[in-house]
Amino acid sequence: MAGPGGVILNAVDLRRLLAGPVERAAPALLGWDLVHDDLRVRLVEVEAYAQDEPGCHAFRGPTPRNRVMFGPPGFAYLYFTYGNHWMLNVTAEPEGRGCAVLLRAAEPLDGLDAMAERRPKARRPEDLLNGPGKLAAALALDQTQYGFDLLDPRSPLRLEPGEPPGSLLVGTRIGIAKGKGDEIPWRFADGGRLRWVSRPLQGLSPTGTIGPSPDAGRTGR
DNA sequence: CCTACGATTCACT
DNA sequence: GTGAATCGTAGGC
Repeated sequence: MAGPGGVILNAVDLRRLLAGPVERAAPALLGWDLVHDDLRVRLVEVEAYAQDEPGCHAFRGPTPRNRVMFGPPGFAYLYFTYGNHWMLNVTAEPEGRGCAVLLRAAEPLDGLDAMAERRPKARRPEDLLNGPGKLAAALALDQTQYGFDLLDPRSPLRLEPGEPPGSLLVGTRIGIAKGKGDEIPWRFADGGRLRWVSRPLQGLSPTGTIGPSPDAGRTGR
């Protein structure tokens, strides 16, 4: 059944979509569930990164850190930054192209107690997974899962079909330095689950509406 | 070898 | 809203 924001595909079709342009594949991940052992979350916010832009880790070619980005689509690219945080991406586009989708926020479904233990600073369920570093911490992700096939049903860390998004919201990506693609609208969120998003969305919706999203009560950046 | 900085989070004003 | 923390990575010399 298709919601206003799209449909949930099966794993084979998702892999096929991930092999296409990363900015088209990224929103298709919304509504998918990310499962790590007994933990389950539903993706509500993602960002696309393409090899050709200076803000992308793969911009200057393969390195030991980003090598999985140049492999086939649907695999886990994890990296460590700010001396503290791990970030999880899904590789995209065909082998040889260094592109990926950053998973920025999710709704917790199973294993809330275990996630809360890993996120002692979180006072509310909304604070468990509303940021890429938080998401990785709550799900106990680090270099261990680097290169895992996220579309392999046997993988301890994997994607599974969830529920289609209520609507698709689009905005500019967070934390991108000026001149490095900060104006590109490749941040995508499920308009039906704004409660779980990392920060309010102010950008365009694909329908052409301009302005704050319905749920955006807090101050934007 | 040395330096700059980051796809962030948190505490604090 | 502002700024510090913290360290691996990448680029330059």
